[in-house]
Amino acid sequence: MEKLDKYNAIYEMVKMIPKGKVTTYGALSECMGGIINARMVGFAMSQSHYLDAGIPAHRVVNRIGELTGRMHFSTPETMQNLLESEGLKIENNKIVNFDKVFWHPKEIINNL
DNA sequence: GTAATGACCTTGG
DNA sequence: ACCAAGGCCATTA
Repeated sequence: MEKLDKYNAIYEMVKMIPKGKVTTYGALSECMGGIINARMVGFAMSQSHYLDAGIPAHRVVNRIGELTGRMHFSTPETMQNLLESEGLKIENNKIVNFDKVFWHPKEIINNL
């Protein structure tokens, strides 16, 4: 499907996220050049686990660094557990030092 | 084809 | 800082 091509771009981008770093839906959306909006990024993530493409969706959070999509994982603890496993700190379902662990996908495009 | 929903973001009060 | 409303595009019923 051609439409999945956009999702594929998102998945590739998420896979490029370095370990211990996180990004936001809006950053990905903006990085796509507006071909897709942040809402669809989250939708794509929900389909990501269904596709089982090895996509670290736990590294994608909303603009405030809150784990909004943890309920979509196998268990609500999965997302936080994975993030903590990568050295990140979670508190009140939000990423601590979010501005420090924030990674902008544009770096990959600039490094292409 | 229309209406409703969604792992969101921005703006205004 | 928090709450409410509008906008964005795609998927689903």
